[in-house]
Amino acid sequence: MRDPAFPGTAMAYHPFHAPRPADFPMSAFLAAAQPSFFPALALPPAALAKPMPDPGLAGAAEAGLHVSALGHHHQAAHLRSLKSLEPEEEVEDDPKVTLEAKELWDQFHKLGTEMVITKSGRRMFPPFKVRVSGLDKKAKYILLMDIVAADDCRYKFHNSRWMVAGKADPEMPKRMYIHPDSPATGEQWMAKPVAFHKLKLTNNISDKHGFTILNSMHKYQPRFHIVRANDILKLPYSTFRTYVFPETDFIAVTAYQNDKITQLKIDNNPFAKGFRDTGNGRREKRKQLSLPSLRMYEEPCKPDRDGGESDASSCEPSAVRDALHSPVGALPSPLRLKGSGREEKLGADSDAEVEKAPEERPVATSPGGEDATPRGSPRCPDERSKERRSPEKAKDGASPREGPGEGLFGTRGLEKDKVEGRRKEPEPGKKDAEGGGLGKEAFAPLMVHTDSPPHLSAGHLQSLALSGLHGQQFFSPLGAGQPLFIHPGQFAMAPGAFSAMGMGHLLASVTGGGSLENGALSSAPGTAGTATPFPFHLSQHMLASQGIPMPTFGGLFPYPYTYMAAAAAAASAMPATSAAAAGPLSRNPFLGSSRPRLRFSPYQLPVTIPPSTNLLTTGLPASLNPGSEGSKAGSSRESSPLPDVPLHKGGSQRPAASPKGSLKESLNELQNIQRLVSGLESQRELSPGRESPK
Amino acid sequence: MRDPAFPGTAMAYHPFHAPRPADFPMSAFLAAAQPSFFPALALPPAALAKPMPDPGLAGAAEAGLHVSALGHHHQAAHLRSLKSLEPEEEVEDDPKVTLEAKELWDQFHKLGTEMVITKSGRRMFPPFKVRVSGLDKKAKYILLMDIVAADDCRYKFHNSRWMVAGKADPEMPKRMYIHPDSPATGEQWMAKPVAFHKLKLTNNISDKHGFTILNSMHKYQPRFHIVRANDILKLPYSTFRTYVFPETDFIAVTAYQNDKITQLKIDNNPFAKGFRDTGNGRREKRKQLSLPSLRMYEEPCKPDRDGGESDASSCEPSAVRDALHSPVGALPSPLRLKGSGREEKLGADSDAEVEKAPEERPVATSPGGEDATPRGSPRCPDERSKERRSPEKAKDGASPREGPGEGLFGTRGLEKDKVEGRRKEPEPGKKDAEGGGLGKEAFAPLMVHTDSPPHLSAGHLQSLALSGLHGQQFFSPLGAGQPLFIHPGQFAMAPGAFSAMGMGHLLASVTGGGSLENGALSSAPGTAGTATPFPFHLSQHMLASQGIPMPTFGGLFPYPYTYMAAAAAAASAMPATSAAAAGPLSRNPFLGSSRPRLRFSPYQLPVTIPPSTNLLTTGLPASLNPGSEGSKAGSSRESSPLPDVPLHKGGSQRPAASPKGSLKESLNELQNIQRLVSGLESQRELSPGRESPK
DNA sequence: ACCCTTATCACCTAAGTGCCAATC
DNA sequence: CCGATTGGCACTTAGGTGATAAGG
Repeated sequence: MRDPAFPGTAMAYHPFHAPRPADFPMSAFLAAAQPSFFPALALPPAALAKPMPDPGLAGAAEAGLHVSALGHHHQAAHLRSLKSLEPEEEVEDDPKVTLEAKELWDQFHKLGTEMVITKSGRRMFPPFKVRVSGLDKKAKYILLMDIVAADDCRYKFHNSRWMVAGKADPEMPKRMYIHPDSPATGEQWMAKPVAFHKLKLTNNISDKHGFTILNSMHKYQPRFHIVRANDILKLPYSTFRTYVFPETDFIAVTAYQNDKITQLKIDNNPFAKGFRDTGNGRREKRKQLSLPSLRMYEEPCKPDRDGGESDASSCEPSAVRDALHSPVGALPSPLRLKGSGREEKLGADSDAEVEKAPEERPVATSPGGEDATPRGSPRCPDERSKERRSPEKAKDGASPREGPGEGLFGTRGLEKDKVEGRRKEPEPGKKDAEGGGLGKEAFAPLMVHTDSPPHLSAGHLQSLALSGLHGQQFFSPLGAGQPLFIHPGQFAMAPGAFSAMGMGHLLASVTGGGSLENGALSSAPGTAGTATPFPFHLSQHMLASQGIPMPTFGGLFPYPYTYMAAAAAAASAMPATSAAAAGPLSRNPFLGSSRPRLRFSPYQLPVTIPPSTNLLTTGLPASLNPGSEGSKAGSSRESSPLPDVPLHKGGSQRPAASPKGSLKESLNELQNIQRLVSGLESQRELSPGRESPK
Repeated sequence: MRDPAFPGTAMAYHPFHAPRPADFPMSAFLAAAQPSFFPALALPPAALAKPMPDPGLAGAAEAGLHVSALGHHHQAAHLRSLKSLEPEEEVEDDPKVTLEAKELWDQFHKLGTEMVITKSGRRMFPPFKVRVSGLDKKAKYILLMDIVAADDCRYKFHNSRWMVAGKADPEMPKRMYIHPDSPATGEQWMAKPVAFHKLKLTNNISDKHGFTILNSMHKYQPRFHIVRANDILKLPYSTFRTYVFPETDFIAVTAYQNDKITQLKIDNNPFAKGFRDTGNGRREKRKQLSLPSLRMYEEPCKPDRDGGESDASSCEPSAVRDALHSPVGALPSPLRLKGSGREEKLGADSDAEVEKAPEERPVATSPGGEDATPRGSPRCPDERSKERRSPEKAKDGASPREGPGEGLFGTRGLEKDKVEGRRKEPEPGKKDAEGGGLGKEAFAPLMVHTDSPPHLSAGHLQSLALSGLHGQQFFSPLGAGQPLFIHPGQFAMAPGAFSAMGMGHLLASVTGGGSLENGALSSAPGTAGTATPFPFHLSQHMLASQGIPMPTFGGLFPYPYTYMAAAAAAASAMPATSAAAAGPLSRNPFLGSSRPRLRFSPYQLPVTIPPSTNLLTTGLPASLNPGSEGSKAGSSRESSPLPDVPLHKGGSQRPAASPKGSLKESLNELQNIQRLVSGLESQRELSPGRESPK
């Protein structure tokens, strides 16, 4: 919808023949990037809509099996996976993604979703689960998800509402969580909802399990990605189709702030059943704490579960549950006053892609009551925000958001690329329960898809290249049936330029011990437009400051440091818009031969190829991280959840887990630079145990 | 030790240049095969000790990444995985494998280990866990395990001892369980013990979870395999190094027969803690049932755990536990009278490799007291055994075993290939607690390794080729962090010939629903030497009778049925010894170009290439089986254990789960044929949920 | 009767949850 | 003193164990 030239169907942008900037206007690329990266958004990506088969790839064999002599089509489809490097010329897909349990998410969203983060790692509660359709049945896909900062604000829950409490703290590198079933055929993925419950959140910056490290009291936005690739090794060369569900954003907390959220969790999370007011007598404390005042609407108690004897608080729970099960879900959202952020100021830094954002997406409902939580805007008021916003403590959506851009990138700028009708609840006028001020656009019912060409956001690109920096010990020692993590290293650069090159990027195995943590810092998506050159050496420094090992360039991909540095330098010199023009190259430095060919194109100099063997072959399953830890008799593969994780073992430059405080400080320096680049998220690695819990 | 010409170090036999029989005397191949396949055992495998690089493979790329232009060695090592087809010329490994918790295993072994099998699947209790060393740190390996019949006898527990109760029932196809972390680097594997606790045993012939189906009251031998391969797709072309730990053999039961075993389980399995006589008052029933009489030795009670107030039975438990933790382990094994089987009759069918067996390995201690459990012999007395043995009800080891051959294959014939000193307890004269008659050789302390060239046993070969028969729906829909299964189809043929070709072979994904169950029947390792031609069409029929779908030749590998049939016919015409000579070809029909090249050598006709895409690409993670089931809203990936498994969904010829009885009968027919081939085990597929238990 | 199998059960481990008091 | 964080707690789900009784 946003851009008519932008086919709603996700026509993958294929990074073939990189040296053909003309074919890759970058529009697609930028679409999914930060708000500030949308200047070229209007460019017709049609040129790239159809993947171009790479003539030089036909003969390559995958996994040692080669069947080039066969005819294609049905048989070919089945054999597709056999041909590793063969371009998916014939693959025709148009992925549709819907969020599972949308109703429940909406319930939380209306109240301002909170996710507890703990040292030991915490799952997300409304489980992030999506249903995918429209994939090529036989083609292989890798599905991933990550969680990025939604803005650059720090929040505090005051007077029963969330308020901005200053500028965001530096973000730790974010991990790209590869669904453990990856790669799998479209048919397999579409068979049933794809869940990401194994992804855990933590506030432990020294986490060695591969969990996603978040800052407490900061807002985050989960993202889902679809990549058509039959091997994880190809991720760096592949097209990412990103989908963002605004209703899944949340504020990370170490302890629940909003009692209503707590109640919602208790009422819907089976593991918290013990805290439900089932009338069995136990658990009554929290019950009435603050709910009476906070709960706005009185829903007819539905004693459908746990008997019926429920007190005031028990009523809501059942309602919530119903919402989860009912097709329409969402009763007139309880206590959801006008959100803030409605009056986004499109001015200044948000480039040129903002115009629609305000319309399409109601800037996310504000968390607290009707408070002014900068949901939809990526940028936060910094410290000044406090001044400006402090007054709005009352309850109107007042001066909610100054951030003109959308959320990280999907939250705002991309949302229309593909608006899939959610199952229901699409009624735009769905009460005013939503964000008051933002009520204008049907917020919840609209699903934002950052797929189509735009998927190659800066953040993505980051995670596509530079992996060469890592590579050493991607796989953690624990490896039992766990997912992989990609660590798109963060490299602050000229907006879009360097970052677009895909610097930084880590693939880590499932289990804990992964060591290789590369990529640089995470990015604060909010600010953009301000091009701040970010010399490569700086990024290296950043990595080091984070305790992220800078392998002797033992990354996965044959991407020489030197090249990247040069590119970065060049990119840094380019204006934001020019960065877009440099698209093809920026996007993926490996595009030289277009496919993962490895025919050593100019961009694929075999120089300084990293030693890491981990990511190579198959990928996922091979997620054991021996390195440090040595042979710990205690835990054995397949039974170790992820306790004994060496992290950083192999990396020589790894300063050892840096203390939280100091690290934060060092990160702060870069934070500023990163903010300017927007959309850049760094990644880490490691991973939880692959197999079963024990 | 067995054969001086046989390097103890596992020099992998590389199936390169198949058409060079001279280089592959088959000796190595047969070493790991059935006892009856050892005629050529003495042949010096030295010729193949060093893997030969395949000149035609250097240019192939793996997983789309190719870095042939780089120098090798350290850097090369790291990049090795990048070169998919590149031969591991430079890989120098000498795998050493030790069984974890050997002391505990010994405790059980002395009593006659029993493993409960249930419809829903049961884990093995002494967990099968091994510690691996000597691997190439950077090379990638796939680790597997399977459980094969130890002999062809049926047992019964009578008068507190195990006795042969006739000929074995037909075996269901056995699954090759691929460790879920596969493939992983040697470094990763060596980092910590490799556990296989996810492998479950069942007696449900219709199992759709991919569990290993065993016959109750039959004896089995777990085996461990190391394959240097960076992709599961290469398994068929790779060298298997097999390790057998005689002390891990067991008799499958639906209910424990020997109370001492029960007690040992209770005392050591944390999940059975509730049944321990902790003096807390509860659980006292079983306590004295039959233990007083059965338990021979009185061990000084060690009230170290669970307080000290233990009754007679509680004493032993603690002792057992100690054994598990103590380095030396094993106190003078309690109540372990002379075993039987000592007097193996090397005559008749056991070819020419038996001479040493009796020396090295004490024919496994007999299960019951000093009873005559045919531990070490693969063959059982058939029905006649009953007559012969019925009198021995008393308690002497009397007419224990008539089986001359070794256990399946590792139990006897291969044991010396590599005798690794176990951690301790190597004292040969370790009391007579062991099997009485067998006491001669130090049984327990010797670890049998069927590695070295011999690993390519008939059973293995089976699982290496014919995979083309399957392929359709290898991966199950559930796919969460689960292991893969290889189903080496069973094809009774001339001893070694057809079977050696590697017919039948299935790779299944983790989760339940996998459908493709191919391969034929399982093999009864015992009997051999008698060459019984097994027309391919027969095997097909078998498959069908088992409810195993015969995909429209939609297997994984380009191996036309016709070819196989022809080869089978040819092979069947060959004498056992000649089969050995045909080695290179028999071993792996795909050897044409030696490596997984797929350059369509004469043996790799691209004809009738199967459509299955599942196994292709990466392998493990992509273990979702969409096909049937459609999109079941209920279970979602990553959270579905393996309940809703479609099994056979795609396969059109799948007769639907055949009733236990009828199936058995049909299998019986083939059983006879299979017995003659020995060492052949068929495989199935499917798999449990990959990720968490959820 | 005997032998074996099956389903159910109580009891246990492992791990996800919010609560709460203590701590920073 | 407050805000945020932490660790222990009780409670939950999920699933592994052998016991037991019933069934074949």
